[in-house]
Amino acid sequence: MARTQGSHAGTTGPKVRDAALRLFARHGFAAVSMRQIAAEVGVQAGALYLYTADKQTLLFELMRDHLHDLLQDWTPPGGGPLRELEDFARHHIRYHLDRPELVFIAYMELRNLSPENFAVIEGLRRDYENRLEAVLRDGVAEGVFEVPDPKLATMGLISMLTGVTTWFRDGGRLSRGDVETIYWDMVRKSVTAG
Amino acid sequence: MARTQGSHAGTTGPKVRDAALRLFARHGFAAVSMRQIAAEVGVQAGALYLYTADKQTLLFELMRDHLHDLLQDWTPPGGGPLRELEDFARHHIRYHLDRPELVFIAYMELRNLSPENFAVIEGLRRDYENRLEAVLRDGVAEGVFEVPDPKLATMGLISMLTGVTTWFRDGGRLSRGDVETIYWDMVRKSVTAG
DNA sequence: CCTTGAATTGAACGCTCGTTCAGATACGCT
DNA sequence: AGCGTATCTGAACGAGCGTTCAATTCAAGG
Repeated sequence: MARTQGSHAGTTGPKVRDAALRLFARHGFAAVSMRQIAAEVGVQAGALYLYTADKQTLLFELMRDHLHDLLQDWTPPGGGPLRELEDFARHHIRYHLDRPELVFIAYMELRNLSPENFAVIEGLRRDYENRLEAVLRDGVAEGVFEVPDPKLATMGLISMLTGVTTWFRDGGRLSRGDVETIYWDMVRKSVTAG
Repeated sequence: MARTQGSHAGTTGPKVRDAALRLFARHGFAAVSMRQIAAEVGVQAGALYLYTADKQTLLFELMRDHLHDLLQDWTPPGGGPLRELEDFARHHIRYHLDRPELVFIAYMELRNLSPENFAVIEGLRRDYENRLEAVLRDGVAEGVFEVPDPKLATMGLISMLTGVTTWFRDGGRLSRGDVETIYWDMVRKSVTAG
């Protein structure tokens, strides 16, 4: 039997996954060949098919497992909407800064998914958005937040927070903690009365 | 002489540009062949080279002209930082909602640019960011804004505002004007005292 | 109708692509 | 040592890639 490398939650072996992750993030799914991935693993192209069904599945499993992990990373901690929103914002930033390559792929390669795979990924993403939206709605109901449209605010906040991956670099002017705190401050002000 | 189609600011004819724009936005630069672009124009592949130097140039000119237009679309209108920030936010949203395909390409295809072309595009993008940053710095200097790090705030706001293209659809629950106003409200609150 | 030059075709070049598979190799066990 | 199985190679398949260019078609002016 092949496929003995095991994997996170799919059928693709971890060595192949990691190589694909690096290359897809750097050059893009469509620009990376199976032969390049094989070379990165240190194997001939044919051997990849012992560890993954095909190229499309490789991409899908990277994205699916990423979103699965993201959803597992955060559940509402209680303590009121304000505290939950801060927790969400800080977790989101941490999680995304820890996995810039996966984040990049999950945003950029959506259109390279087959329709069925796309539907799955889109659903997972919506689940995540809905969690933030629920926090915002709770806050509005409790009078803590002043948000005319929670769905729009959700999209705006997630865009803002996720954008951190496009410019943040370790060792720069600001630490991760600085960034977390400053972003949280902007988030808080943007959804409370002003 | 060929290349008689003329063009916006480059050497590529408009029919070819528009076809490439549509296809690159839908399927991605690397996944679209010159033959597909030619078919969209209604011509054989060889004829494309009368209207563009090569595929890389096609992508570069789309992005360069897009950013050039974006920079021309807005200059500080005066009237104080708050008024300027509102003007910026509204222009940014309008401009991006009017050109979702170009915006998409300009964000997604950066890594498919040659190093020299990438440097040009990155410079134009930084010029745009610097304009917003200048407004924020002015506002801090005048005591209108409360922003601990104008550069970070710039990146956060642009991410948030640009993200509108990922979910907004005409004919949906909110009009463009609604979206503009709600986003502006979030932007304003996030950079003023709270 | 004929000429002239621009516009376009269609074939070709050398190359890479994802995927398959028969055969070779390496490894664990007795 | 020898067997059985897991792992991997290397060649092959048909297809598509960006780009070039000789040859052809087209449009307009005389």
